[in-house]
Amino acid sequence: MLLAVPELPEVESLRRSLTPLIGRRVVSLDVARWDIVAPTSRQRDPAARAAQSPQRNHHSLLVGARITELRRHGKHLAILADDGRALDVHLGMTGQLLLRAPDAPPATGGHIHLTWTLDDRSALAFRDPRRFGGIWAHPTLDALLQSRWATLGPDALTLTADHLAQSLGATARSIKAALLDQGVAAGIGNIYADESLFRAGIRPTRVARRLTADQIHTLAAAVRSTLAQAIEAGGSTLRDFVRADGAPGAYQTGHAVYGRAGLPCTSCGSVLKSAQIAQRTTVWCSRCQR
DNA sequence: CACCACCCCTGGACGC
DNA sequence: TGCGTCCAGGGGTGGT
Repeated sequence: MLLAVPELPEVESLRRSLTPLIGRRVVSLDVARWDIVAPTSRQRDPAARAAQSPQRNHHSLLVGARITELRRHGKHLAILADDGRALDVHLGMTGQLLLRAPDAPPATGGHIHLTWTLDDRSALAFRDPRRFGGIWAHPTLDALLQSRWATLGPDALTLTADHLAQSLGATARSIKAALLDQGVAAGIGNIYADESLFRAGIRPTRVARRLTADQIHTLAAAVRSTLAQAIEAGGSTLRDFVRADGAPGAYQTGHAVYGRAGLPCTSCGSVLKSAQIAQRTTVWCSRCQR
C-alpha cells in the first residue's frame, strides 16, 4: 500500500514522464535477467524457466533504433521505433522504468534487469523486484496489436456505457471480477475497481448482468472520472520518482475505500467492510453501495 | 465456454 | 533486536 501498484493512471503518468526518450537512438542494451524478456509460462524450476527463455537477441530489443513514440493501452506501455519495431512493457506489480540523466550514476536498489543506453548517454532501466512484469519485443506495431494487445478491451479511460453494457451482457460474474478483466476494459486494477464502484454506489458483489442501464451508465462514468483524477494527482509524484531517487509516491491520499477497511466511510461514516472477491481484497461501504 | 483457484515473487508489517 | 509468518496483487495456466 505504500507504493502504488501500477494501474492505468500510473502507467499514463510514467508514459508522460518518459517523453525525453523521443528522438533518442538506442546505442546498447545490458540484460541482467533474460527471464524478464517475454516471460511465458512461469516455471517453478528456475532452470526450466531459463531454458524456455526467449532468443537472447539484443537487437530485437530496439538496439540501433530511434525511439519515435510512446503509446499506452490499459496498463501496457509500447515503445515504438523508427524501423517499425515495438516493445511492449508491462510493469506487473512492482515494475519501474527509470530514466537516468546523461552520465548520472546508475540507479540503485538492485533488481535492475535491463538497461538501455541512449545516444545522449542517458539511460533507461527496467527495475522489478517482484518480477511480475516483463518486456515483449515485436517486429512491428501490428504484430504487437495482433498478439499481446489483441485480447484487451477498450482503454478504461474512455470506457463507454454502451461498451460496458455489451461486455457485461450475460455474465454471471460479480461486477468486481468483471472490472478486473482486462478484456472488458483495459487498465483497471484492484485499487481503481474498488474506488470506481464506491463512486458509482454499486456493491462489488453484485452480479454483473443484473446491473440496470442506469447503474452501468453511472459506473462507466465513475471509472473514467476516477482514472482521470488519479492521472492528475499521480503525475507529479511519478515525475519525482523518475527524476531521481525512486522515492515512493503518496498515492493513498484520495482513496475513499482502498486500504481503508474498518475505517469510517468518507461519505456516511459507516465502518467499511472487507472481503475476498475474485481473489482480491475488496473494500466497500455496505450503506453507500447497493 | 465461462469461471475460478492457484501460482509466480519479494519486501514490508506484525507478533512473539 | 531478530526471526518467522503472513500478506499484497497482475495475469497466465490448468482444472472444474
